[in-house]
Amino acid sequence: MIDSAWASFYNDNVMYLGEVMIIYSRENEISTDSQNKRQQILEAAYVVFSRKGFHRATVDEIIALADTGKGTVYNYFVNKEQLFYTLIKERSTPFEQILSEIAKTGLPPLDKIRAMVKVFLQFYSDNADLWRVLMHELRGLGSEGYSSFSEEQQEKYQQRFRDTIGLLQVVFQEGITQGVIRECDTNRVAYGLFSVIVMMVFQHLVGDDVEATANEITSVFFYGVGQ
Amino acid sequence: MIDSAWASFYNDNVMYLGEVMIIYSRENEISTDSQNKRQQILEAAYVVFSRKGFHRATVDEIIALADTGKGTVYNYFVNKEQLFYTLIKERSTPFEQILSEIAKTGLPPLDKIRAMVKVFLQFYSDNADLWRVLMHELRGLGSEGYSSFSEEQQEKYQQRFRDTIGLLQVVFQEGITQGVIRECDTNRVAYGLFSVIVMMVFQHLVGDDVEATANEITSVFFYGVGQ
Amino acid sequence: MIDSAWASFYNDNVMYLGEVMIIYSRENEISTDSQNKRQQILEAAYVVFSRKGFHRATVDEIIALADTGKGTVYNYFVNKEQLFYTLIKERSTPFEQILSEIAKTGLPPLDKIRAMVKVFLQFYSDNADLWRVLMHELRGLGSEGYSSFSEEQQEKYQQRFRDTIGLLQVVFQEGITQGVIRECDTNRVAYGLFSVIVMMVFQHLVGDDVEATANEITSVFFYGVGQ
Amino acid sequence: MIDSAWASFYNDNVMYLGEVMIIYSRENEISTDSQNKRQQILEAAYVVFSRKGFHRATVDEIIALADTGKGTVYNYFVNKEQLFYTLIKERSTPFEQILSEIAKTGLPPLDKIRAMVKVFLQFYSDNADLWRVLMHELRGLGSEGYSSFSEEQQEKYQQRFRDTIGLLQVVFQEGITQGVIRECDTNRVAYGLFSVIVMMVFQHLVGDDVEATANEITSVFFYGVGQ
DNA sequence: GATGAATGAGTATTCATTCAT
DNA sequence: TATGAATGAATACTCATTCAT
Repeated sequence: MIDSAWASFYNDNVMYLGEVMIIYSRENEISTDSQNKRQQILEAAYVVFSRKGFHRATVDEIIALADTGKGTVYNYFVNKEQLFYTLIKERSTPFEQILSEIAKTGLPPLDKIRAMVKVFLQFYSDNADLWRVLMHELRGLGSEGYSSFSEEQQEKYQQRFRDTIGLLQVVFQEGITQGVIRECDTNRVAYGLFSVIVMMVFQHLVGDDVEATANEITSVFFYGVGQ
Repeated sequence: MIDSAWASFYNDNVMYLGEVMIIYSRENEISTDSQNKRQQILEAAYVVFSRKGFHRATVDEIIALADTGKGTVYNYFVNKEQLFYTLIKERSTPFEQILSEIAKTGLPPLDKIRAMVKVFLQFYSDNADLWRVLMHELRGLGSEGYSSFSEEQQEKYQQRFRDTIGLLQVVFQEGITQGVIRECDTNRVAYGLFSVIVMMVFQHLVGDDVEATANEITSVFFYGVGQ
Repeated sequence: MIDSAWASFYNDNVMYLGEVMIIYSRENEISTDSQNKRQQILEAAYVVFSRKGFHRATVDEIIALADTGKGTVYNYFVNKEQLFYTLIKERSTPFEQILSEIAKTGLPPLDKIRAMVKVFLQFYSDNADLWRVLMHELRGLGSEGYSSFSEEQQEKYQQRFRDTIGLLQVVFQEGITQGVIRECDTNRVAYGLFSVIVMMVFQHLVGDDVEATANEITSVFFYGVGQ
Repeated sequence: MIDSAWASFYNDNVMYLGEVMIIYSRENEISTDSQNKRQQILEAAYVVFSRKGFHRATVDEIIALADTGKGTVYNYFVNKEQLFYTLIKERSTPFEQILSEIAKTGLPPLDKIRAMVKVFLQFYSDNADLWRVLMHELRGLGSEGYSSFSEEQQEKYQQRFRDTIGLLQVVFQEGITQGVIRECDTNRVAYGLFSVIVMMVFQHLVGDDVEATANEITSVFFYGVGQ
């Protein structure tokens, strides 16, 4: 069975797509001693932001957890906002890299989508709390702005999302070209698929078997729920 | 054509589903003189909350627009949070009523779903700004809480959403029973459909012809994008 | 003797120039009950600013002395800077009015200057502490700005000083026209006279007899220290 | 003409008063290699303090300009305050020496004053920015202290000013004794003259021809503006 | 019922100084 | 000597809510 053949494996640095091994590097992987405090702060920030959200997370709480002085935070990060952004960037970069790798393989479009959905589910499940916070802040898109983030920063995040969803869209287009997907508005479909993934994660509807959930989502998108 | 037969019409108080007219009442519809101030406040609050979000909307701005005193707000509403809730409740009640009415009709499940999707799209499009704000605040679900809302209040909102999505789920179940929809996790599917609707609205992917968009969404859900 | 004829009297509201009585009004003179807190804050601010300077004066200290809440300060004044400005404005307005009145009288230029110098000495002696603070902040004139004040606010203050010194200049010009003062750069002379007045006050070189000091300063300016 | 005979010349190390050449030494003039960093820091500090004032000048900015490490600053100077003081002291010492030399010459008092006024004007014009900053900080004299300087440090500066102005006072007294200046409060007159000099410099009222301005100031002080 | 003056809790950021290497 | 990572004290301002009139 093709489906079962996809015994892929995912961790922070390597991902197997069948026999194809995709390796990706992480920024700041090597923590020199001088980067010690920086890492402590990032880890503490991850915890506090995840728990409290951006606005209600206080720098005081972060430094208490990081066991560092307040000034140290500002030696490494220009402000609270950029500290949060660093957290997001460092985590999403390898994720975006994998998605991009998958999109570039020669796999059939349906298999690509299935693989990508799985990566999405896995990544958002792993980082649910922090991404929930991020999306919370990004809801202000287009409105006069009720986010805690600056306009420029928001735009950066939005662009990351657009790029990521764009990867899905390209594969859908590929499917149409190859005749395995019917003519449709690929932008809408990509956003639709993305929204379902996010909803499954945030509503805790992803089972322990991520692959099964990915297959189900993909299946509904391809074949519908109709009999 | 059955589809084209669905020339439904929607306004604040009446909705036509083909020939069936569904009438629903609104709370506080009759503004006695003494309810005058209350209405002015609600209307001003709608504008300010929609524009600024919950956190950044100030009571000062609301009373300036409502042309009333600050104390008056607290005569009618226990606090800013409950003022917001009242706004949501008054607007969603008729909407939920219509959905409920549709669910109760004897229409085939697929037609029900299609009609419901259309009502969803129409309602969220009409109230996009305020509901964006609401959903912004509800992202905190489950976490220690980074919402501006109290736990209790959040639960109330969540319950409304669950009930509404539950209506979709029931119809999916109906479809399975009637053999027009294949076996699936109706809860997941209902949430999936809901998430797509919301995403389309908030990403401005709903065209001028709401019915067409509703049909497209429904179509993908039933028949998939596969060839 | 003309000099001794100048038995002028100065208090907050009335000034006698020989037989001529000059009356001037003060803003906010009538403290209604509702202006009570405002006055308390202004009085406390006067004390704290005089004692600590602008930068080192804290709002906390002001409210402690005014026996009021922090928010109340911000109900009456947009910020600390504008609170300070209000203090200066309310005090300098009557002072500037008197100077202006003197400049408009038909007195001989030398007598005008003498009278004005006296008013200057009296006013700056009465308000030495606060004006020392003001001038402290204004020293940044022209430089990239090391004042605590905003550019706009600084310009307002500077303009007040320029206008005031301008009154002296006009009288000097008058004296030249009338042939009692020799041709000279009236701008420089006016600034020179002003600087001497300020220096006398801030170095505590003004004796108890303000009139005598005024006469001495005027005398040196008119006749020099030469034998 | 005696006046025109005073073709004095002023630079950092030598000053000519007519035929009399006054030479003065500078501290730390010889920069050994080990004094290299110290000089770099002083020069950078001069620039930054002049531009930003004492409070807004940061050690970070100074070390960036001096191309040195932060700790190095504290190897040579106990703190920011003493760094500033060193700057002032090194620059004012030769200036005070010249004034002192002039005061000691056998010139007539009026000529001495005229020469001293010129030196004052020249020196403060050359160092306007830094001295503006110094005087900015010294305004706190006598008050609880709103200066960035410590009480002790302020007293040191004040003493320098007092000593310098004292030189003027001595010459005035000399003039009185010699009968060329009328009886007057020499302390007040010296401070008055000093204040005029400073005001002229800071208000940019000193023309290109410093000597002419010096003559004009002296002239007004001796003969008055009266006709 | 309507009003609005009074209140105070809550928080990000800067920068001089230290001290281990 | 030279360095620079780590530190923490210090402070203005907003805005929902109350309550006396």
